[in-house]
Amino acid sequence: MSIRTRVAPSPTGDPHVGTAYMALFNWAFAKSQGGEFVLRIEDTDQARSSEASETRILAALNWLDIRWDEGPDIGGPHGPYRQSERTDIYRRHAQQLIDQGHAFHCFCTAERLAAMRVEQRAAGATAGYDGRCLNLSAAEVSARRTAGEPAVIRMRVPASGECRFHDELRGDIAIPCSQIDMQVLLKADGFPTYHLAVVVDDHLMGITHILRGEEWINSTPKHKLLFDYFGWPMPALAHMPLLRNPDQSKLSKRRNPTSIDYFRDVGYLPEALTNYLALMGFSMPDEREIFPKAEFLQAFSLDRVSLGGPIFDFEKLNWLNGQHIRGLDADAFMDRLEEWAINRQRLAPLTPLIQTRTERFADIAPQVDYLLGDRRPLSEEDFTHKKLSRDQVVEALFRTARACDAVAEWRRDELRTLCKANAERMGLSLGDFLAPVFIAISGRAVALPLFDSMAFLGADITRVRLREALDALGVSNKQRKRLEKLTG
RNA sequence: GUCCCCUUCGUCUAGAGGCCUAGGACUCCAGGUUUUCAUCCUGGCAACAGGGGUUCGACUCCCCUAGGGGACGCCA
Repeated sequence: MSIRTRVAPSPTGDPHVGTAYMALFNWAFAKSQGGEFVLRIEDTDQARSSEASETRILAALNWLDIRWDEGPDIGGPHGPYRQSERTDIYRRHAQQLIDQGHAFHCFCTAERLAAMRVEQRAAGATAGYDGRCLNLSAAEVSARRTAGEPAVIRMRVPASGECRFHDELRGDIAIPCSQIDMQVLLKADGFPTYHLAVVVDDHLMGITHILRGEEWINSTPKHKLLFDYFGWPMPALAHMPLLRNPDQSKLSKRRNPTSIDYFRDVGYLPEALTNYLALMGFSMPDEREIFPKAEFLQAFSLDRVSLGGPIFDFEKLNWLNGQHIRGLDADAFMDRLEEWAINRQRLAPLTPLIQTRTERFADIAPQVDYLLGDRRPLSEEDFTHKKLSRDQVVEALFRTARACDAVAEWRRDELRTLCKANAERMGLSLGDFLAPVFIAISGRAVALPLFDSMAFLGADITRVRLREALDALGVSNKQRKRLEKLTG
């Protein structure tokens, strides 16, 4: 039987470098053995999923030249590949579990469940559904449902014993059933949760091997149970290590740039990024570190995967990127530079901003230096302001950073709205509030319009620059905590 | 708090019981090439978390401890 793997991103934000990481390894594993690699979109979260995000994820993976054999854009024999288009399938399967006594309807409200969790947490136990609706009579269930009471479907879980499964990388893992929650499978809105959808789809799409992040180990028992309930064979599992921040926590946008678009925008080569990602937890048999994707594929093997969570190291990535850039011949170098920024698509959003400020083309480069390149390094003195105190400067920067995390869609007007609200909360005019932000983003007091600049730079670069500004000011932990409290 | 995973230089890693005086790479330092800078070359600093076993022999196998991480949502 042919090997089939998949990557299954959720289109709920920027294309994450962790998605690229898992895609790369799944791709390499399948392709190294003549198998197929599938892209599936897990858009079952109605509130957070967006088409725009899906488009960007596909574009980002294409940019990295990680190609799939089946997916929402190109179809395939096991489609549709977008979970929002498969809801009938999940509903049928959830019903099947009900019919077979492996699942039950639950009418508990979100409020009750939240209160229950608080209580359980306080008592020091593993939080989990307490089973109130576990044994409702069929008559009661149907009466309440016909009365229009919202209900979810939960899976049943053995009360005792343990769940065992095999991990290709870690050996056998056993987790006590007491740790397995009676997971919601079908939400009140009729959409499946991840756990139902992933099991049903992996089976229906013929996935033979699941390479996924370590964060999923603890939910594997749920999946195993579901596979058993359905009478399906469980795919082979390999839980990869998680990419980490320098403080060893799971890589997060709060602390590091994580968007694939960030890496593109600041001028990393896609082949350098995939090369670097391949080095995270994998090593070549001959310990070579600079290699193209094709050779990674050829050499790939699960027993060359290491399990310690690798810290994402920009310095090494920079070195590697330099190696790839210097390896280009002059023509390729110019092509790649052109592809990066000196083209209409990239310059288009800048044009309305710079044209009115230009008398000679020579005026342009100095105006856009901080947009196409790094802005200059900052020091504390850069932030002295005639009206704002140091604390106010810090607070304004901090609030802006927080706003960046909160922004739903990274657009100029949305950013302005958020900043305006924060300025008001501080009792400052928008101009005064923005002064330090201007410096943080552009490194200058006079620059192109701020929100256009932020929009152009993107969330990650903006966040990085705000963080650097806060660092330059030497914000103490105490002050940071106070601000975190202040801004919720 | 409960459960699960992990643990070699600051970082990424090699290492499948003797090849280990623990190797490579990034960073850093020193020197060389370069009119400068960068590249490039040469050299250097730097690690098996701790404690018990098993074994003739443990970085490698087992146990305990410690440390780190993750999960505990009608998010994925």
